[in-house]
Amino acid sequence: MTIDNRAPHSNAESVDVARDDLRLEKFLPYRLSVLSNRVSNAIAQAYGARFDLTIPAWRVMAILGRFPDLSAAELVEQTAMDKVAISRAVSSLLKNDYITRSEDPADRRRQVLNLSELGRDVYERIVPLAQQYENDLMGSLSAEERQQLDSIIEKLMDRAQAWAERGLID
Amino acid sequence: MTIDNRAPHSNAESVDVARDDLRLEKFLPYRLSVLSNRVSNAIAQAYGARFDLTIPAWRVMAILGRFPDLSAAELVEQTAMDKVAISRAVSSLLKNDYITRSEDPADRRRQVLNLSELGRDVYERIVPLAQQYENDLMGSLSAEERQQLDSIIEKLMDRAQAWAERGLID
DNA sequence: TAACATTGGTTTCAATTGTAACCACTGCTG
DNA sequence: CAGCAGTGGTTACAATTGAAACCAATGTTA
Repeated sequence: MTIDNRAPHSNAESVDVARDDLRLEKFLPYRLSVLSNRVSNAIAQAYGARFDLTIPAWRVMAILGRFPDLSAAELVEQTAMDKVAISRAVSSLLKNDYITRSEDPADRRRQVLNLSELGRDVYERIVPLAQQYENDLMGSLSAEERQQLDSIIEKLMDRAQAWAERGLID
Repeated sequence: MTIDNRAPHSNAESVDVARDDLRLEKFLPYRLSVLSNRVSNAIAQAYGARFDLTIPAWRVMAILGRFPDLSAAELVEQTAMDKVAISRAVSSLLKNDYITRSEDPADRRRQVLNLSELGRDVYERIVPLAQQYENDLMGSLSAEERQQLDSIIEKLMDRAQAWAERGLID
């Protein structure tokens, strides 16, 4: 991977070592970030407008829709979201009556969360919406590409995960 | 562009409800977001610690390193970052003496930005660091996969871009 | 050339987010 | 069962971010 792409340099009879410039628009972390933001924002706007939901709140609902009777700590595990983010999402969902919270008599610190009736309604209306977006995205790929993407993401995720655990590179 | 892409319900036992649940961990927007955050944070931590740089500030430097004499507005174009984010990044970079700013005599609203000596030093130290991370990421993929990823991202980006322009789906 | 629209860039204010401290409860160890 | 470490969850506060208002310079139109 040899790239000699030097930018038009203003002054200087620069000896200009074939400087190893960074091409941001080809830099994977950058591209991922742009892509991810575009996608998430578009979708969030779609459901955020209709119902009153932030991204973290919707994530909590998405998990509770599939796995009832979770505690906040279990949500943390499932979503990889932060403790505090969960707490805030939960309290806003309670305000909306989208979820219910009940004490666990066996452990009075623990609170069991579930979608409420209303919450499940909303959930069931958002799911197809979300799937529509995903289908539209995926629709721009061939079946083969979809599968490739799936496995590629998996690999990248593992690698990035490793950074977080071991103290990064060197 | 209608696709009936029902989740493959690949798992066995769950007799349960045949509800059309959303499997967050398979949902592309979600995975992208997690991946992107992991990657960006790891890298940002690496250079943020050594030099005093935020992600947007580093992005500005990355662009200026390749394309001297840009104005803030041109940075906005190049990076797809927000106007305000650029303004703040620029002002923090000025504080660090990583960039210089000079008036354009032809248009006194416009300010021309460049890496300073110090800034270029830092830039040239960060570039290999960033590339090291990218190489490490890419190293988990085969050459073929890398190329696939490149083209896939391109396609997804276009699609997401389209959402932003036309008023989303339906 | 007086009015008005546009562009480049900054400031202000509110909302979102992250970090750390914090309470309440549990469970272990002596 | 007293003491104390660990857990579940919230609160407080600082830093980041985004939207909109804003100022100053330029361009355009009549």
